[in-house]
Amino acid sequence: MPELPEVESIKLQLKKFIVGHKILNIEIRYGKKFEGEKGKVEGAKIQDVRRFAKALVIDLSNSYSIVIHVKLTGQLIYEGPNLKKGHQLSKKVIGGLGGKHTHIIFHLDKGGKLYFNDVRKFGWMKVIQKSKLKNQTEFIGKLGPEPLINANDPPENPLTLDKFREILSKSSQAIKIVLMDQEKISGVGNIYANDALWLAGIKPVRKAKDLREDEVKKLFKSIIDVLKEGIKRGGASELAFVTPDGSEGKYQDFTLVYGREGESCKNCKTAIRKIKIGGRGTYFCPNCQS
DNA sequence: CACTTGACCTGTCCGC
DNA sequence: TGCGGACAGGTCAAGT
Repeated sequence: MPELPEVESIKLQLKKFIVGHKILNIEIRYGKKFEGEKGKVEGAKIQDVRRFAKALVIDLSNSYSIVIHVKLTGQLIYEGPNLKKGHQLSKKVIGGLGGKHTHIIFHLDKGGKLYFNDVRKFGWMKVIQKSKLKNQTEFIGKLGPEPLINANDPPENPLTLDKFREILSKSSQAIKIVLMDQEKISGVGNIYANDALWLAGIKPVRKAKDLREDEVKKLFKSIIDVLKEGIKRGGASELAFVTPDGSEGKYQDFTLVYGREGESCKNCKTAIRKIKIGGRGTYFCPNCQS
């Protein structure tokens, strides 16, 4: 689930829902993946929600922030006065709110709540000092440049064509591995890596440094195009992704090659093949991608 | 150092 | 139906 477009979709809704709320207390039911002292943030007001690649940061009115990574199956669901009436929780909110898979609940003022559900328990959150956010030891400090998908809200370290070219030229790994390496390029995961490579007509196993200049340019544009399309569709909800109002995204119905083994290529009708690269499912058209 | 494999967890799906 | 195995969008640690 959460790659850049999914986390962006979460961020946009969280900004609408939780900014302005005060955190009364944090109820931790499964604490293994909660780091730091919750006491540092209880009583503080939520000022902003930011995204660094696939990580979320909730900034508070004191000197602390909460960093959240939802990994594969984490869900952040809001309940409270800022919701529109009549919304419905998707069935993908597994176990419902407050059920078996709810591990953390933020109790907010004005009757608001923010639930953290996570079936596989891979997701984490930590309370850290704002000033340490970009510390090299933190997850965020190690992230590589991030594709620019909204000029009005640029990342702190945007990926430019020049940086992209340089990153690729220094790696003899398969291009798909490089696209998914968060320390090289951040925000792209398996779905969008597969789709961007198809859109650019490049085989996922090609060595990054062997791409020609025209391919580098095309891939750079394709990455941005697929990420934007993902955001436009509200993210991909194949597994467990839902936004904080409990609704699903639609990108899974619009993937270019991801999850389409055996189906005909949208471009040439050849059957899409699935292989493994770096242990991850990789989909491509053997005819269009070279 | 680069690269691969396994671990973290649980649920679902597929084949027998 | 039941059961075992493979697999799932992300990262991290350990091994080769």
